[in-house]
Amino acid sequence: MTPLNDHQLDQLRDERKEQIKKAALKVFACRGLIGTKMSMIAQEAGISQGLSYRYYSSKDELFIALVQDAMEETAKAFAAFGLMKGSPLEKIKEFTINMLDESNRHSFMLIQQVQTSDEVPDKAKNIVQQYPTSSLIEQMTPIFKEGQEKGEFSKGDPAELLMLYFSVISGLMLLPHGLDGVNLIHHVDNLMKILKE
Amino acid sequence: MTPLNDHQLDQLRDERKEQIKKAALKVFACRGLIGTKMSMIAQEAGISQGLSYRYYSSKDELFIALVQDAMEETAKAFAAFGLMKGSPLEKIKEFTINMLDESNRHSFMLIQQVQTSDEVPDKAKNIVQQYPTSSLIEQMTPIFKEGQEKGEFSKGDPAELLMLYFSVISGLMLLPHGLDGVNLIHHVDNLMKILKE
DNA sequence: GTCTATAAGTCGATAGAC
DNA sequence: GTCTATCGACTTATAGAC
Repeated sequence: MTPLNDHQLDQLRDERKEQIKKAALKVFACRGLIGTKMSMIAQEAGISQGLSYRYYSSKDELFIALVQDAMEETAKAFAAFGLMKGSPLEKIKEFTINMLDESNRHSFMLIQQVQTSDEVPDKAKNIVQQYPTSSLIEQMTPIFKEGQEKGEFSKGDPAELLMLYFSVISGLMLLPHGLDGVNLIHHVDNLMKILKE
Repeated sequence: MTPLNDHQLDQLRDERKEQIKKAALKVFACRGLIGTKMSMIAQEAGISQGLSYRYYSSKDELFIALVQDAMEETAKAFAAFGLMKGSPLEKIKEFTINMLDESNRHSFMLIQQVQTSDEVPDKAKNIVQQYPTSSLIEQMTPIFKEGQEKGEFSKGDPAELLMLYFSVISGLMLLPHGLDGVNLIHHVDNLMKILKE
């Protein structure tokens, strides 16, 4: 067996860090920062409780790293929205399906916790505040206006329509998956009726 | 000052218990069972931490009492639905506004916690299971069928339409109030478009 | 690198003063 | 009836064996 060089060791370490983050996101998203014990994350990742601290120096640090990742993912999802093809309705539909996907849902639940709980580290709050929800949402305004001009969407203040749409999507994202086994993706067409006249 | 008789003393005690429950519902709903410290409830109720235990012998007992109340309230809200006046659409609209009311939202968030967390007392789980969500929801089926027959609602499996409606409402109920200041009540008419053709 | 054992701190619950 | 002080259990984070 050839000994591993520094680069390979670093890579191995990064892989383990990713393994811990993946386990932690699942548990933090469902149970919150305080409701999650380091032992739960360790168990989910298949390692001992003490070992976690060789990769993240504290529970808070791990939580903050996850929040950072989640915000970057979310910002990317909104940015990608501007580049989508098709009619306004088709764009919103694709965006909606993307948002309701499981991995996005966990990230979103984490961010929601940071925004609503006052027991998360200040550093986590600061990260989330760097990407104001309003500016994220406002990236969608042009598509809504276009949808109204083309007669695909109902008339009225586009900001209000956008806000209602976003509230509904946010609510669905917070729903524990499989509430009574509804396949939400299957119903996206029905959901889109909120936007139409 | 006339000394109070037994009945009056009991009544005073009950009032204090209600005061504690009201404070506890607010905190439990937002932070969950584990995320809530008895000291938070005591502070919200304006009493000392130790005094809470003169009225509820444990944090779990207090939580269970709240779950019991919440389930009874919820069951009542669904039962009242059958007695409402007006067209199917008007009934659903009234029901929706009722559900999105703050006091109902907190009860619903509590029940959702019992259903999704596995760290709540068994007794709480048992109470919630006594009122199966499915049977609660199914009380609305006749109205949906009627709405479809009258052409007010979109065609297709009424159970699926009902499920979509209920998922959306559930999601909105779980939303921390005032997410970016949307007045949801004001948008109920738009929401109802999900049901229409 | 990974685990087990333990020290320090936190919170639920109780005891005892007023 | 209410509060303050404290005990015991549990959790985070570290120390030390392998």
